[in-house]
Amino acid sequence: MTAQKQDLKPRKKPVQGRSKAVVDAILQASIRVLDREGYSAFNTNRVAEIAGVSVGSVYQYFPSKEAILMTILRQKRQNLLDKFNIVATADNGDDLTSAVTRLVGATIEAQGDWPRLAKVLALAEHDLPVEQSGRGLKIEIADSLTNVLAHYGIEQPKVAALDIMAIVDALIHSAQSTRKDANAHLQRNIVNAVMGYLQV
Amino acid sequence: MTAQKQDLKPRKKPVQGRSKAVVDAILQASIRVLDREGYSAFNTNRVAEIAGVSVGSVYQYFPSKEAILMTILRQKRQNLLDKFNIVATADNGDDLTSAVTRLVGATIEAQGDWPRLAKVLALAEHDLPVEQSGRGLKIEIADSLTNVLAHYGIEQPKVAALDIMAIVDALIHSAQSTRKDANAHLQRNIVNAVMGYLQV
Amino acid sequence: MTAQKQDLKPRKKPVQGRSKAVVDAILQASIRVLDREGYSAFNTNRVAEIAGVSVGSVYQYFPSKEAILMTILRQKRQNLLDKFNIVATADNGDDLTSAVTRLVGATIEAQGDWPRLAKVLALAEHDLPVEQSGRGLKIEIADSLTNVLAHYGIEQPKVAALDIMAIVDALIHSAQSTRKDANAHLQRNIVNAVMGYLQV
Amino acid sequence: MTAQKQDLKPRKKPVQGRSKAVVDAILQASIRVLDREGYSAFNTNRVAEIAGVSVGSVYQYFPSKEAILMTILRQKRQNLLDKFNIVATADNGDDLTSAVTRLVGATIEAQGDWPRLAKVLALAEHDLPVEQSGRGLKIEIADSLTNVLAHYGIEQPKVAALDIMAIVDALIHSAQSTRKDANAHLQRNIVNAVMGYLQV
DNA sequence: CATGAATGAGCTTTCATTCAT
DNA sequence: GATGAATGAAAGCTCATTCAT
Repeated sequence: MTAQKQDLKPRKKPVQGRSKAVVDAILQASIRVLDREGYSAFNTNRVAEIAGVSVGSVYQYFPSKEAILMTILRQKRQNLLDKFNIVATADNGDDLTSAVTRLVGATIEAQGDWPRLAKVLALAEHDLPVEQSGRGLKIEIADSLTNVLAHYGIEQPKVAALDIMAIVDALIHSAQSTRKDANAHLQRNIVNAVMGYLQV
Repeated sequence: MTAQKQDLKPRKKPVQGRSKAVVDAILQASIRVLDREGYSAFNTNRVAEIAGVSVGSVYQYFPSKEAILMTILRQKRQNLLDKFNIVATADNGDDLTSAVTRLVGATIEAQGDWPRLAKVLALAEHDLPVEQSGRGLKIEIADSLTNVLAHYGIEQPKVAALDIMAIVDALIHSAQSTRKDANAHLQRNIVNAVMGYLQV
Repeated sequence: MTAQKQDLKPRKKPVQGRSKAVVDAILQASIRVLDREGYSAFNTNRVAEIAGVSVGSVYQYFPSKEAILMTILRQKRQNLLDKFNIVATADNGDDLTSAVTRLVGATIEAQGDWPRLAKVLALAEHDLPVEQSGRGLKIEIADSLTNVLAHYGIEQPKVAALDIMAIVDALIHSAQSTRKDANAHLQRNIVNAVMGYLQV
Repeated sequence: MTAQKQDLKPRKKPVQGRSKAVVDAILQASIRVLDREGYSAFNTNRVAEIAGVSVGSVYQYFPSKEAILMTILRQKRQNLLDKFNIVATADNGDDLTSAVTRLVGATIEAQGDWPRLAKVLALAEHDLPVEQSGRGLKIEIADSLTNVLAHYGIEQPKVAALDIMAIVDALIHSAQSTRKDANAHLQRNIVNAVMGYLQV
């Protein structure tokens, strides 16, 4: 009776202790499965197995596998939003190029150690019910970027923000799937594309 | 269960007649389901229902669900490759910007009327066995673009080609998911980003 | 997409042929399980096993196990309603006692060869969602009886009808669970109780 | 899984103090869940939740879910048996109708405020192992009634006792499910049916 | 060839019961 | 004793695929 089909939020807020560890294990296992075995291998039995817990425990904390996906998506985006806010706030005497460079750097950093994950998550999002999906945070990130762009007098900053996020993501994914060595030029290339887009 | 998972090519090449019509119906139905209902709603029974044929007929022409996916992927890419080759061949007295503009235009055209499809196909591709996937055509497209870039003296044209394809796709998707009105500036924006990336 | 959780109606109307046979097998198996193994042994896997079909086939025709229960309930009640209507219609020169006697006889007959089934069904009905349950037919049966009672000038015939149905069922169940030999006096006993209730 | 399914008696007899309170809370919660949410919603986690104790505590006092059911059944029946014995003992100068009237009154009283409970318990009883079920007390009640009937010269008093109990229960349930207002005539109606059955 | 009923492996989810704290 | 997180057997249900007609 507590959680219904559509409920993509975690079932409990395990503030500390053992529960927290189990939830973390489930999330880490999910990330690992998604990254290493792909979306179609992502099922609750596999997750439980990798996490070293029983299926029952998975359902103790998440009402469905979609809820796990949502939680991961939200965490990743919150992480990125935090970085963005730091960069945006610290933005005192910079020029646009410096600001963009730092935001791009933050995004690259936020991708972490799971190359395929971001891609799979981004794509899997299309399978989630629109209402409950993690779009809220995506919009917040876009807003943060919009503010920075507006501050530098960019026209239509809202549209530009979304386009730029798309460019950045695309180039990071492209780099990850084609070059295993962390491309030293990645950040510069992305900044170039973004500045080109902005025509400044 | 006795299915040969590796066999992702269509079972027959129905060059004409009724067979061709059935295959087309199946492919159109698949595209429609993928685009409108998402990857997780894509199943052979649903496709057969929408296509107005029986499941049996689906398996008459495609050895597996994945084979349908592969065929769609290949068709989309072949279509794009054809356009690219025309542009590349016709490339006589152009400068780089003109060439890029025309290639971008070709890509925009090739996306057709199915906004979510490309994303969903990308997700699906992750679940396909690497060997048999549509990567072949992707590489041919990249090669075509690589030649154009090399012709204009761009360094590392292979890497650049892949990155540019990623940029172009990303901006097209961004435009599709955020602006319903066909953005008149889309092509120009993309060209700007690409030229910025190329630093020329 | 066709049938939702609440849908307790069969998924297809198998008018003839093989389908009809499968549906019958499922219903017969369900009756057998309910009667011989009890309500808690009634699950779709067991039913499929006894019916000699696969679980998939069960779900091809019934969206849930509750739907099977509902179908059985409805069939039994329709059967009883038909008998009632025959008796009620044929009711020309009878006195009340004769009419009641015949209606009671019809009810006893309708119970058929599954002694525990009627009881389990009656009880299991309380576990079904109220809206979709087979109450419709129960009311029709009660209405049929109400008409007969009203015709003989019984006061509050609606209430009386429901009470009488309860008495009749109770005594049939009582007879079945305590005396294995078909009690020759059963019908007379029931009629006596009913006439006593009616105070005529 | 190591549970002794046969052990349907409460684990301890907590005659007084806190234990008694916990056991009562569990039983009341169970009754409430069974009556309000139905048999299929009756599970130990839900009972614990409603009772305001932990599942662990439920298993401290009851070896299994069935044991709770058994205890409730026994309590209800013991309650009725006590009332019956008082009536039967006090039976000095009465005629049969008076005796029946008083026994019926006692039964109506014993039903308490949980209209669906008796039906749901009856359904549950079908799923219980025969040996350990509450049949013992049912037989004692029947014996008590049998004695009264025999005292007034009724033939086959044993069979009659069971039938009468069935009639009484049926009419009480019928009244509860169809008329919310406590039917003032209920007792009289039942007595009429019983006397009719007894043909006296 | 076309059909669509039938199959059953595999995934989702629940819940009785245990046991470490 | 009390707690409630963890377990995992067992049900529910879906859908890729086959095959008799």
